[in-house]
Amino acid sequence: MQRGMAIGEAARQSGVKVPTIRYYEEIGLLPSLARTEGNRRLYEEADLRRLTFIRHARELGFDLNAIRALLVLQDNPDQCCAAADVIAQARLAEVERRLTSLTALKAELERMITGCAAGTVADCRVIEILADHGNCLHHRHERPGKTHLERSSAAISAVGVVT
Amino acid sequence: MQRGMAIGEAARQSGVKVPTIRYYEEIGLLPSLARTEGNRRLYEEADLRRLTFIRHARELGFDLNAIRALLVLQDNPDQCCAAADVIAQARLAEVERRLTSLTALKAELERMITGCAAGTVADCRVIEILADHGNCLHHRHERPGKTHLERSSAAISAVGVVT
DNA sequence: GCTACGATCTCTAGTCACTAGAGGAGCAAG
DNA sequence: CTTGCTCCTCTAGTGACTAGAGATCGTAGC
Repeated sequence: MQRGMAIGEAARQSGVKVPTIRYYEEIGLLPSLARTEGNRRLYEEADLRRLTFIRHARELGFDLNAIRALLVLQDNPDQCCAAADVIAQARLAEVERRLTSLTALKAELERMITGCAAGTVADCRVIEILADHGNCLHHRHERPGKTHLERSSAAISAVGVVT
Repeated sequence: MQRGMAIGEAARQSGVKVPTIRYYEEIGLLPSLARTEGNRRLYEEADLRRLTFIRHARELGFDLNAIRALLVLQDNPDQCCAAADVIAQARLAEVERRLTSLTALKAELERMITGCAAGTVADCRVIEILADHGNCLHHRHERPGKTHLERSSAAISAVGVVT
């Protein structure tokens, strides 16, 4: 009964999968760990807490860079926590933006679907709306001018995909 | 003034970036195109329509596989459009799931942030909530049992990340 | 001690939907 | 002819993992 647990046990207790734990170590989110003589990783309580912290932050949608920053803060408890606040605020803003987009999307999808009379594709509202901008309520894309003379020099923005 | 336009013009008119257009061709979303003598791609109105269709579907969050299916349907207007309906319904369900998750997330983030008194990290609500499951209202993760005797054989689910 | 079996190790490659960049060729204007 | 733009192909990188190969470790049963 030596100190520390194996990676499988750490996975079970933290809820993070084994390959993901190794991945986190590889990219430096976890410190390099003690190993057994047989080269197996050994996890202590502190590592477990760190893993749980990461998992929780991931569930809230923080990306690994943000989490890296949050972990640095956690490691230095005397610092001012404004930085953590900034990160969380940014995340909240992002979530709010997503919510707005998704709400609009939902309306558009519902409009597509309720309009579909289950006939042939030729009459299908779903296909039709996708094909024809004129039918679309979507705010993001005004169709570029039809005349080739018009030199709309606006930067072509990346298609704003909302997953 | 030959028939068809160059890729840059197609990008401008469809709102899809040049490299993305080439990528779509590579993966077979666009048919292989006519070329000029100098090996440049030539785009016709039909290609433009197809590109716009794809862009619009992407904006609604359909993945490229779904779009591939939708394009096949569009190419066969005599078929029954039920398949299109199924795809759109699936997308709507996904959007609704996301909305639910994000709404919960928003509440949790707000709770974190309003609790933060801008002191040191040691007292920081943001860090604290991330570190300690006890403070978390989040539904998804019950902490696995603390005793090592407990053999919770439940599959370790992937961390459900909501972006 | 031997064997079987599971857990673990490293390493590579694949996912999705692009994006970035190198290095070269076509093409029109000055 | 040169300048400058667009276009070509090809490779590699992104984020956050996931999947799989092939080797090794550790332990339980015989």
